[in-house]
Amino acid sequence: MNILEKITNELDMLSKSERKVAEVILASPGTVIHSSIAALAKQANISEPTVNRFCRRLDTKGYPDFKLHLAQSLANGTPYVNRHVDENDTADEYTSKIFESTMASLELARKSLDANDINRSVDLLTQANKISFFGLGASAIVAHDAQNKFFRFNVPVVYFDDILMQRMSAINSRQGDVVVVISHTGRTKSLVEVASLAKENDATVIGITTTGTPLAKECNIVLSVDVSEDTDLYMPMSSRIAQLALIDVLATGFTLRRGSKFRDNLKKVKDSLRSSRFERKD
Amino acid sequence: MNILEKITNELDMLSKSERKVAEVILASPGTVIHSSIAALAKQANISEPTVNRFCRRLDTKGYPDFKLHLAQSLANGTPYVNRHVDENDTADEYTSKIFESTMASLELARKSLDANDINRSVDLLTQANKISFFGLGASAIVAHDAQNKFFRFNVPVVYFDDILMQRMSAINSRQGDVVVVISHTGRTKSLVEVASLAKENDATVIGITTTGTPLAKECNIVLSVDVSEDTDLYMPMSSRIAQLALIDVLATGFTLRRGSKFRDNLKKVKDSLRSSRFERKD
DNA sequence: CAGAAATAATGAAATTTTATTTCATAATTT
DNA sequence: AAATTATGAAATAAAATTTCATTATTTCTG
Repeated sequence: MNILEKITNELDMLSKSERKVAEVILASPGTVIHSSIAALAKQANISEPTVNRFCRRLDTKGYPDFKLHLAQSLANGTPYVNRHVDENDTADEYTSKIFESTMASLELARKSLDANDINRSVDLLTQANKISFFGLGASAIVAHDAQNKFFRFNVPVVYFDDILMQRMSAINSRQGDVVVVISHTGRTKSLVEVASLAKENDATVIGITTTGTPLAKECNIVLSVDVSEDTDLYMPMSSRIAQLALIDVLATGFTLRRGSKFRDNLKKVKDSLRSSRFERKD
Repeated sequence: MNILEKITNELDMLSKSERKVAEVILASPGTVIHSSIAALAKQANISEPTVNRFCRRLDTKGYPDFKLHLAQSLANGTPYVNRHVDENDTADEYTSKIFESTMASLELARKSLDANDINRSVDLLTQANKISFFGLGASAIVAHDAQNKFFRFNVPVVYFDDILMQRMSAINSRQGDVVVVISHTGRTKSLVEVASLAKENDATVIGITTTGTPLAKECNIVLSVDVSEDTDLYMPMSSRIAQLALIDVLATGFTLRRGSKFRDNLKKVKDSLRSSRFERKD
């Protein structure tokens, strides 16, 4: 844990003099990492041994070790956190906040994913007769993107962002087909129905959704992408980006499973675009 | 700059003995931050003053100060770097690599963006009579997503991922219309043509692309999203995610510009979905 | 509730550890 | 061979830690 947070947490477990030290440190941690124990003691109006005891109470070996921890906490000042956009933010501010929140969500999403489930999903996808990606709203974009990736693999792949097409397609599915259903909330009724229809028709259903939702219950495998709710502006933001990163993971897993020869093929697909582009000069 | 990089850079400016110190440090920086100057000297088979001189050559005040710098470099171990997926990676490994690379790209993209250009783009978008988003391939998804966000603002917005529709739409555009053209490479001929057609017809053209590309030259404003090339698997990966984050930024800027009353409206749009979803129990 | 006893907190001084400086010598370059 | 640079042993200085006596605080007792 970040040592600055730790100091804040343990503030009331400290003695009077130790708290003085804590306050001086919290007031300007940046200065402290360049101070000797004597200088800090003087600043806080207490003795050197007190500083030393303070350091030990925070589970560090002593003052120099404490400074090391402090320096680490200060580096990159708590990397990425979900900071909310404020009414009066400048363009620079809200840009930074959004990018940072996005990164924080990706961090979170990665933690919620289970490598085993990914492995099993990749297994199923590589063996599938047909792959379908279904999503609605923002998740439709993710399904669309998945199609854009998987069609390169030369496997039958479809994507639908239309409820009726999804239903019809689900009813038509059979053993050996894989249906990937994407929904952040996992509560969209028609999608849950589609998942259950596909399952009834013997398709394997992979859900890209939040843990414990109605959709998750209908799936054979759940790839849980838990990100903090996108409450800021009532629009899906981080959730779809985390889902897209997961699509990248699945696509990558797919190509790795297929071996190096297969990857040459991907290069050909890409190279086929060359004539439609302006040449690079470099 | 990161002190570890600095050591690597200055390696050939160091004397023989100092280089020994450098090598020991680079081999296991994590151990060094818990070693005394004596311990490190012994490990490198040189004397203590040499370590001290080494520290000063790297512009630190002395050994303790050097350790502080080292500790900061080690904090969050060079946060996110673009690590390439390897043939033999386990699911866990490639998942982590992809998420980290994505985060690294977002970091890069944020740095390449100019707050002024974002501000001007938001200005233009809020004042537009009509907004069009054009993209092809992976960028089509981004355009699709942009439509999904901007239609909530109750402004005329279209998205096309079809060359002909894009051309027709571009030719139909007029003063006051904003056309957003999205392309990572910025070299897709038909899109560059669409941009120039739109410009000829007095629309304002905003390009979401890489700096200095043919597309960039056709645009009134370029929002430069420079990410490291997605060379890994010949598929667009990080680029489209950075573009999506930028769409979030533009959408957010839009809502902020419109004020708080407008945001209540967004909530209504979201609430309209309620009946199509299963209730949450909590 | 006063006052004694026990406990905990604190800092002065001594000690120990760690880092730095000085300077003589060795290695390298000119 | 002379000049320059690099290096480490020893001395010194600085910083951190330990010890221990003193002071403050709490708890107990009549």
